[in-house]
Amino acid sequence: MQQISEVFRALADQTRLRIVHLFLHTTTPLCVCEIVDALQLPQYQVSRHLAVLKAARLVKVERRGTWAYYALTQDEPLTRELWPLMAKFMEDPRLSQDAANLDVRLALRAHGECVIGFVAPDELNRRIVTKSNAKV
Amino acid sequence: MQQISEVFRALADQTRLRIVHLFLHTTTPLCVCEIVDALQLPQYQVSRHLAVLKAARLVKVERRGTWAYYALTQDEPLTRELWPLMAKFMEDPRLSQDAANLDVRLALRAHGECVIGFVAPDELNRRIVTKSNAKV
DNA sequence: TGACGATATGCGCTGAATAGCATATATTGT
DNA sequence: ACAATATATGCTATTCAGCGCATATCGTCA
Repeated sequence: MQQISEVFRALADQTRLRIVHLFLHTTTPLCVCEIVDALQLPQYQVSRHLAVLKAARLVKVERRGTWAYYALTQDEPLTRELWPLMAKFMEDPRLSQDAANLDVRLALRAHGECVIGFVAPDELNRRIVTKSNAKV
Repeated sequence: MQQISEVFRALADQTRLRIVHLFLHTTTPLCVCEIVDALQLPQYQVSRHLAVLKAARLVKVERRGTWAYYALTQDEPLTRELWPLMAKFMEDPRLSQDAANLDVRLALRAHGECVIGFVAPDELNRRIVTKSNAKV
């Protein structure tokens, strides 16, 4: 029961649900700064919430240099059934906005890797434009 | 997202998980006093926790006279998938004990209805013996 | 080595949730 | 109508989780 209890307590928070939704939206691991930009939350908050999810074994981390890539735990029986269920029933304008933000941010990756740190919202948009111009 | 969030918050409590487990253990609706006896908790606590589960639309009530019979919500898409998942992953000595207590208590029903109120643990056992003697 | 950037964490504060106790409400039966 | 019983709820104290701020840690690069 300790496991189930821990899992539900970890998911009983709107911010953490938003984080989980980001993972469900993309299949690729996300680094902390990408989540920060997508949710527009302070870095320490995202770190803390990720720590809670990690303690509940809902996510795992892989460090690559300074960056920490988080991803949903897929190899446990419970989570394997839980994620599809959640993906099915999570729907909300706010979550869609988060996902859209994440897509913008992920477009700035190079060779599938995160290469920039935190970016302010307007600065983020400016970079998008610059990048698309560069392509032309 | 409001629905999922509310559901997880309602399930983020060990006592409420124990209550849900009782429902998963038996398919019959349970009245409050039966839950009280099974979990060995004060009546007001059980009432409160049931109210939280009800607010999250996880259980529904049916009153029959003085008794209130609670049952898991089965007719919503989310819960229809959630209960099997939980039944699969809830396992714990404490939960087994709860279920055993409930079985003892349910044996005291008459015609499938709850006919007694709260019973102290030792008194409960005495009644069991009396009842089985009566059968012989 | 030293500066810098990405991430994690110690600490105090505040708000929410729970326990505990008493009591209210409602229904049954006399 | 009154007493008894099952259930719900108002109120307070306390515990706990999340926020905000500052700072620590860790890896990278010059």
